[in-house]
Amino acid sequence: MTSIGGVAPSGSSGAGELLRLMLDGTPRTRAELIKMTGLARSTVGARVDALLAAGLLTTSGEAASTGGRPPARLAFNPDAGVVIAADLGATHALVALTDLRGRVVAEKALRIDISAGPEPVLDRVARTARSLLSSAGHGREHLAGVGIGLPGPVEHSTGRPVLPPIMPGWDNYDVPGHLARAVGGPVLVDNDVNLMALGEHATVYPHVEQMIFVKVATGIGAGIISGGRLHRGAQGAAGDLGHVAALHGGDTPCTCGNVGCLEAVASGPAVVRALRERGVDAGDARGLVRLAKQGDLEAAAAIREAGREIGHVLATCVSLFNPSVIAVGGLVAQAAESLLAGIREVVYGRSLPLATGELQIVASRTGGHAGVIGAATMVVQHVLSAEQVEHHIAEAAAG
Amino acid sequence: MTSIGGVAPSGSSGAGELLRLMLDGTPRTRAELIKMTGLARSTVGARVDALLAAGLLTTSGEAASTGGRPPARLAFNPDAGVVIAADLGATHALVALTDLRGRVVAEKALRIDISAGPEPVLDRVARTARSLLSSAGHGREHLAGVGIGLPGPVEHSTGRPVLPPIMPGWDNYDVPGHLARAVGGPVLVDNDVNLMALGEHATVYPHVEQMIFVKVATGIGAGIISGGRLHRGAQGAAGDLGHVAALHGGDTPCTCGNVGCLEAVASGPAVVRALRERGVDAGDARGLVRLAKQGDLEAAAAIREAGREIGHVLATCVSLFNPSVIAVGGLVAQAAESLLAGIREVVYGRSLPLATGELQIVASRTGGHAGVIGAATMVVQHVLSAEQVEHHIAEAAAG
DNA sequence: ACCTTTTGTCCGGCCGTCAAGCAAAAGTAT
DNA sequence: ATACTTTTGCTTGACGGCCGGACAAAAGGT
Repeated sequence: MTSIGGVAPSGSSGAGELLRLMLDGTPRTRAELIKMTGLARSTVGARVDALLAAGLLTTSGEAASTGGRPPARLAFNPDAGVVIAADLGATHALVALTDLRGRVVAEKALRIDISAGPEPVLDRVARTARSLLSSAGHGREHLAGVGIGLPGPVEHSTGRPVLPPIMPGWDNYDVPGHLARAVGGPVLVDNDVNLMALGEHATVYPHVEQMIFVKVATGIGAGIISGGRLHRGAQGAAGDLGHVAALHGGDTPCTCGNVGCLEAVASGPAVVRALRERGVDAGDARGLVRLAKQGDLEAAAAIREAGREIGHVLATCVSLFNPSVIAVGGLVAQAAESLLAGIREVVYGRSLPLATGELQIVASRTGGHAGVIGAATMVVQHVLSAEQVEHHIAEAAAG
Repeated sequence: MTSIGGVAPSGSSGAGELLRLMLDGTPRTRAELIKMTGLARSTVGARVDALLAAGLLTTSGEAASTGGRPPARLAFNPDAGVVIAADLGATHALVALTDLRGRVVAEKALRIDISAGPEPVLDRVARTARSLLSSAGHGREHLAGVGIGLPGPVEHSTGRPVLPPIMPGWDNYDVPGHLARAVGGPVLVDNDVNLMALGEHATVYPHVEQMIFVKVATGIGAGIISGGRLHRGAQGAAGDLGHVAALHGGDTPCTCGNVGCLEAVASGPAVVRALRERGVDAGDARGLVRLAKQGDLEAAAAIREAGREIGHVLATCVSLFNPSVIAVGGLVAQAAESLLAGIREVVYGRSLPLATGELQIVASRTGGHAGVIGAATMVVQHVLSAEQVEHHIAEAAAG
């Protein structure tokens, strides 16, 4: 620190840890914070002041008085900044503006062609992001960061895709560099399914330590939360369930070149194909879901059968990983009853009681927004980490 | 702290973090520690003094002089205390005395009957532990702690077994309480396979972040290291691969009551049974390994076939988890060539290149001692955690 | 004998925290 | 209206950890 002389009264450091306690969104009084942290009253007061000055905390009404002056409630201020979150698929992209809680404020869906390569795609995402920012009246100074999910393996530490099978031209491309120039802020990148897991965990199951998020759409993938943190694996390739051998995979050819993969028998297109062989033309995966929701028995049965295939693989995952929650999302999971029925049938029948005793198998509650919420969550967790908050406060005090 | 007045010069706190740097066993000079930590020379000096006084560091010779006084090398002192480590199986137990590096100093194998219930078994373990301690000339004051591995699921935070299938009478028994009274020290308990994973990781692959240890013996189980830390799962039931459905499990009955489990076709007893059907009587798993080591082709083929079955399950695990290392241990893994060949054949053939690109599938290097080494590692990691070390130093300074 | 480098020792100062006290604010109880 | 309670803001002295510098001793090279 340049020895400017400390305009801040004292105690700006350590404020980040205090803020962490407030990130659950629950308003608390100063007295409650003193009890929770064990810090002295003066210390808590100073830190609260710093966070209030930085805009990260706000006073939100008063609590009930117990005879004297009513205590002031302090709450995390999710409007201290905004986040650009993007979820890219093979043909569609969703770009959203969120607050610091990860709540979507505004969004725009794009049709893209991921195989056109990184520059044109990222440029369109960046233009959309800038327009979302300006429409909402936010300048760059409000932008806390940019998070983006890509449909392939990503080395999270560098933000570069690693040998992505469906993203020609993206291998090892410097995604953060491009977006930082075009939009601004710190840019974080990860695999889309990882982000769905992160978003579902942060918003719906914040206290669950072990969970698996399964995406069933054009592909099949999983995001893993181990010990409350995202498990990315050694090469960022964890959760790639799509090309595991399915129990009844036989020699059904898969896009990966192998045969019998789970994706070849239980993905959206695979179910559509199976249905067509039975004489029902659903068109595409969207049509399949529509049919199932309309009560078409053939479609429901086909989806349930896909659920069973996925269930066989998940049964192994449950035994290996012992999660408390399996959340199922992705386009096909919009026909949740059938898919979940198939999955539950096999998982509960095939795993040991100890592992399934407290296991919940549920549909994703973040719906189609899981990806962008996860991307926003990733950015928020980074920006609101203790160190980042201290930096922010120190700069605010200096400037 | 009682305001005695601080006999220690200053800087006793924070010494734990400095010790952590030394736990890799590499000797370092004070100058190197200053560079690594970024602390002031006076601070490092004070902390080193505290650790030397506590016996946790020792001077180990001098480094080469660069013209002036040669720098003194400081090294972690693994003889600052001893650990009792025990690995209990269904019929055998190994009790060991180790140093703070987890190296076995003395050990004793016992024949036990785990189904006799916790009291008689733990009493024998405790007697053996006390005799190992006294034979080595150590009193209770040298005992840093006790670590014990049990062949079933354990709630690690309480040290109590949870519905163990093969340990009648042990459910929810207070193992740490019993051993603390009978032997002393802090007592830590975990599943035996978890401890093998911990031991293999700490001693052979300390810098690997993601790995799986697979034990193939009477049962089949896995211990998982995620992000450098043991993944125990929601109910402490993670890694239970034994009762996953095997690809060619058919309706082979399993001890768990289900059919087609991996354990029913690829465990030691299962291979012995398969071999007997081919007219070769190996006796038990030990005999099987002996045959295979003598070059018996039938035995080798049967073990390799078991390896393939295990490989099919591990292929799913690799896709889900993306580890850098799979270490295979347990009795059957003593016929490592055949077992590994079968596992590798399937895993490398069945997983995506990205996940297998840097994946090593190797035999355990800790051999039959994996369990006790892991138990010792667990105790050492607890006792030498930053907080514990600070406590230790504070008490030493006070007394 | 002189130089270099490492180490031990000491001390003043900075910074974050604590504990305590006082005063103001904003309610409740009488 | 008055007294009491409780919360909060503000200040101050004290303490402990760490920094950075100064000095001397130790131990080896030139």
